[in-house]
Amino acid sequence: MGKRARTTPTRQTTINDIARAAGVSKATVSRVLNSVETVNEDLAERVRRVITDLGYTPSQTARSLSLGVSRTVGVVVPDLGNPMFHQVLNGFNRAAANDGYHVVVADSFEDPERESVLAQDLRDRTDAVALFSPRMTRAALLELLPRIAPVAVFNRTTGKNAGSVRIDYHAGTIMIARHLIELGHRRIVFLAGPADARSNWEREKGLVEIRQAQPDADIIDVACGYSFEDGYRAWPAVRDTGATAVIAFNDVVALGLLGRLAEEKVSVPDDLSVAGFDDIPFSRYSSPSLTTMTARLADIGEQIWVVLRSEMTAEPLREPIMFSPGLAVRGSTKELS
Amino acid sequence: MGKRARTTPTRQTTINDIARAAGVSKATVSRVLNSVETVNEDLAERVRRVITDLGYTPSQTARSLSLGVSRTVGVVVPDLGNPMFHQVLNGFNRAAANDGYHVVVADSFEDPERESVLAQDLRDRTDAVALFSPRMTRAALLELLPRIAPVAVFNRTTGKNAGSVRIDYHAGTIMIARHLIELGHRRIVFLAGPADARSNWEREKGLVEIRQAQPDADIIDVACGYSFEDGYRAWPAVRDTGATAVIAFNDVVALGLLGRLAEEKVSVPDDLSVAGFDDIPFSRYSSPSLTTMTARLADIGEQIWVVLRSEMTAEPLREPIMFSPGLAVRGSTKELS
DNA sequence: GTGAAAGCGCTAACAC
DNA sequence: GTGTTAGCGCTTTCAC
Repeated sequence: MGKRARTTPTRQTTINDIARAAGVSKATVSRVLNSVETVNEDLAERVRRVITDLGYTPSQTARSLSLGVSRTVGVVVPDLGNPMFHQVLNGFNRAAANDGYHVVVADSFEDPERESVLAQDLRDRTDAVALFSPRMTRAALLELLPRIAPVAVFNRTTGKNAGSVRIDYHAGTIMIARHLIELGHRRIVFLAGPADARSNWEREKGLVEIRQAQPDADIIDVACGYSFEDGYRAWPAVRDTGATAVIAFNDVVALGLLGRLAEEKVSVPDDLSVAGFDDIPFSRYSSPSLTTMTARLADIGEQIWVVLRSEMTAEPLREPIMFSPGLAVRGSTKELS
Repeated sequence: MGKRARTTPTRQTTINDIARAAGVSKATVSRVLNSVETVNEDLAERVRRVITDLGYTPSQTARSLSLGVSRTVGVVVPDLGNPMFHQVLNGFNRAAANDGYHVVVADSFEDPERESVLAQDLRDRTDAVALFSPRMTRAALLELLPRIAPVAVFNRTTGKNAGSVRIDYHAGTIMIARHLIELGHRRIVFLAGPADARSNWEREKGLVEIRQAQPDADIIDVACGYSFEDGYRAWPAVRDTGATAVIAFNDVVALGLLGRLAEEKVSVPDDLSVAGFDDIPFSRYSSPSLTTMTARLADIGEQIWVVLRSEMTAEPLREPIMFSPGLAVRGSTKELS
């Protein structure tokens, strides 16, 4: 007797209380809750009354344990401060909610070590997880994937060990570079992102191709970063190159640079053309508006959800999904005068 | 015999598997997992080995049910597309993660009806919930609060029925208006937000005070909205008033207007001064940079977490926390010439 | 120090 | 159609 793990009850009202008050078994209450048709209508009505009278709502934790499913998924993001991820997350969340799923978000704060732990932890309390632009090594990723399946990955290749959705930064980079070259620019700076970031590496690869195809164009790498401040601070280095155009690692960096240029009385696009990546909402409204690689971020978020949902089925679609970027030519780029 | 609710197991490895493989009881495994000191070191080591060998991680769902606590909280947000909420959410998430809590977010898409349902649902699977700028009526809010406690509310009064954190938009509005009046402006447009939004109402109240204190200043209400597009489209209406300064409902609206003004060749701040609310990151980097009410959004998110955490204790701090805004005077406002 | 077993709040198979 | 009961995977009391 008296062998109980915990004395204090968790919830004030449980299915047992409802059953007792309605004078039925908890099985019947459960049936009513899940609208099983075979319940006698009078009984059902009585149970419903008691439920509303007592203001009862079932514990989703208990339900999850019993069902083996929580209708919740996790997302690991490297930097919740980046508007790009906000957009993708927004689309993902919207699509998930639409299918009756909840999403719990974990920020790894750009720490590759933390990603695996967070992913595992999330997986232990949800039905699946999505990894947004994981920073971990490929080896770590391939080791992690099978452990936390079902899983979908954004912006990394998975070798069909998981569903994946990617933005074709390689093609995007080429688009932007060609655009500037067509405008007559021959001395172009690339403000590079974090050296270890996969997506930066893809941009660099695109530039290598451009350099080969257009030997007369001089594309200069300048180490920069991914934040506003990084773009803001990059100006002196850019100026020293004597370039007439800049390709920034992303829109945030481009906008940071734009802010600095306004202070320095450097006219964009008259004195300098500037382009970015991602088409975050603000890029359309900056002055001048920003020429950028567009990527329909919310749609991508939605697509990641579709892939993740498919991972939760018997036969997931492992074919990598590649989003071809577009080019939004706006006010910040102009023909070389 | 054979009376089982579900045949297929949820997890591939459970605490039972570990116990069996290590030749101990699951109580011992549990002790090792939770680093209870009283376990024999040799046994503990054996258990640990089995755990890593089998790559076992405990089900957090089962753990939550048993403990009666999930170390997860929910947040209901009216619009995940608004950068303002991103900032607050970011601060909140950071602080929560720091205390070992997870956060699951639900977007109500500006639908007041949905807020209550989402809040209750979230509460049924977490330890507490935070309501960000709930749009529901006060009656609905007061009815909901006790049902979902522990709960914290952002930007609404709760009458001490829950912890609350607010931004003093009333004071902020007065600051901005005074700033413009001191610069000599006497004809000022207020681009109003959603009519039913509490925070818009507070701004209006501030303006009423200003109108009394400064009878010579003409402050004109122009219905607008809360989005980029709303600000962008507001230009004709603003022009028709002949105002020399604009107070936008928030930074997003202000930036939308700024974008339009650049297209229309209206010079800011020479022809028109513009100010906003919230100090979202982009406002610092727009051209011109935006004069705005600053609110340290990430700090506020952190504070909401502190309040929510206190709600989870025996004696919560119900004293409403009011954040006094500051004024960041930047490039978009200027003395009337 | 360790194990047996009750309990967290549900669901669903089975018996009646 | 309804109730009884085993079970989801953990934690913790109690007895040894």
